Amino acid sequence: MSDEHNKELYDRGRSTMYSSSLSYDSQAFDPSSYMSLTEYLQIGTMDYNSLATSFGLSEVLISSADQQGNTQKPSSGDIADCGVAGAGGETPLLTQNSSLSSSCSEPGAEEEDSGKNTVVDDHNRAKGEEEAEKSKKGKKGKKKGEKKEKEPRFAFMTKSEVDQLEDGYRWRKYGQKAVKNSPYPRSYYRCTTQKCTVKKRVERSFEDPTTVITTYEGQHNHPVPTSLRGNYNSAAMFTPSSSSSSSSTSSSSSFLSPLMMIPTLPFPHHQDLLRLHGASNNMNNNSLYYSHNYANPNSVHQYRHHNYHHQVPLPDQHHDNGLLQDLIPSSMFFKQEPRE
DNA sequence: CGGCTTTGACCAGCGC
DNA sequence: GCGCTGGTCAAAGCCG
Repeated sequence: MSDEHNKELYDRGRSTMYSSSLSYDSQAFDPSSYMSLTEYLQIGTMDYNSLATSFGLSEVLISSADQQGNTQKPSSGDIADCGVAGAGGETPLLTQNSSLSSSCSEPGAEEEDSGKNTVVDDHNRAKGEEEAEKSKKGKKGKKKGEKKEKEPRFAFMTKSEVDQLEDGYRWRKYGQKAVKNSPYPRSYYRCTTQKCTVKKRVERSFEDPTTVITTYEGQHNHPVPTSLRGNYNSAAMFTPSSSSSSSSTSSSSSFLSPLMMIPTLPFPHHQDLLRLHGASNNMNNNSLYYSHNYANPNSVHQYRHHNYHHQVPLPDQHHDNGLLQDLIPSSMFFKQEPRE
């Protein structure tokens, strides 16, 4: 997809998005570059519950709190091109053709949609081979010009004082790098389970230091470790009242929208609350933004649920002072019509 | 002692 | 080609 097209989508998104004080207005949506969690789940080898548990959500997410003063251009090859890095101020989303160093809008994007399954199959098949090859040859063994295998990527932002958020899996830190234009370093983690190639990156947004940006890459090929899973305490989950007070600590005006219960979530420790506090509407994609809270009462996840337009009309009449004053039926989650 | 973190070095990709 | 940046490696150190 061309940069021009992305720009167009970006502008379109800006002009139509309702924004809370968390500033969702800068998010560009290129639906063809992203995949829903549902799609993501379908292509993976892991079971639905474990992945969903790992990611702690119902849908992909996010936005970075883009401050309008941010005029920095994401560096070339930066993950910010995919909108994940806070420094880029773009929309971190689950991308199908994401890679460590290539832009989400690279020409290879023609693989998506029609060729989706094929691409994924090739990807899954090649993954094991690649890993074996990598361990044999080491990082220097890769042929020049050989493109790195692209892993599905998935990111979300969390209001949290702690960087490492409990997601049910065990992680080993393998690197830390300073992030350009940010005082906060980015940490790199690998899943400690043998033969599991899932990685995650954790960084704090320099625009909003109270926000942690977590990016997952790859899919777990094993269940959530039982011992960790048991750590989740549903009794500690939010109640509407507690949620209202705690979530307002860092951005009180951002979470004034009504709460909604999501009783249909297949993972018990996430059966708490979602708050709708933003939406976008453009030709290709309608999106709603939610805050989600679990495990850590001081954290608020922001989720993006897109392509719901076949089920739920965008509640554009409910825009009120930057906040949507509407409840979205929880049943819309996990319901998705195929795009096109 | 095993598992984990820290951290400097190295490499690849990209833009200029 | 060069410089910048992100991502990864791996040795050293820490900790329970």
